[in-house]
Amino acid sequence: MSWTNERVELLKKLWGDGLSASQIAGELGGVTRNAVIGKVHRLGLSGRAKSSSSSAKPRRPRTTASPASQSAPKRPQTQPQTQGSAALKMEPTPAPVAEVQPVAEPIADVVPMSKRATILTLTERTCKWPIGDPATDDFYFCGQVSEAGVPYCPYHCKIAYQPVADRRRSANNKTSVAQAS
DNA sequence: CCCTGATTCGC
DNA sequence: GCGAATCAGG
Repeated sequence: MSWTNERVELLKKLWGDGLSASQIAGELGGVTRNAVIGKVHRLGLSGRAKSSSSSAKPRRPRTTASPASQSAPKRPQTQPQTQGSAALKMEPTPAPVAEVQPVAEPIADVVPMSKRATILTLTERTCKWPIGDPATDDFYFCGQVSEAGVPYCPYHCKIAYQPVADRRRSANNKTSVAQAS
């Protein structure tokens, strides 16, 4: 996957927000944390050297011939992107639904244009459910703000949504985010 | 061990 | 420019 403007912007924002490289990688999907860090440096916004104790590290010669048996756990992108038809027409700010049913649907058409969010307008409390393909310009976030102050919205149930913090732990085993029962 | 970011360097 | 491999450190 390439670094599109959208992805770079998201990278900048998340990095600026203090998220870790692995978390950002998880958000972006399709990239490893190394890729994220590498990009961050190339963009010149690293500036995060905490214990920069000795910045001089004797790099050891790297011969491409390292891994004879190396499995590259590439993490394919796993952003939930449901689409379909649907029947979900709730008001913009509905009362909190106690038990949200796993909806599996129509996200794309559901979010009103005026409520959509870009990476630049997301906050801690907005629903960050990604909609569309991050690799294209047809991409935005749900952006709904719940009454409870949690990043869930009526459109994307909390069962399916996992906060970033929880998500990164399972980055490896990579179960689909939307698969919780 | 887990994680973090930093760096190098083959591609 | 990209990112795996690697390092140094918490």
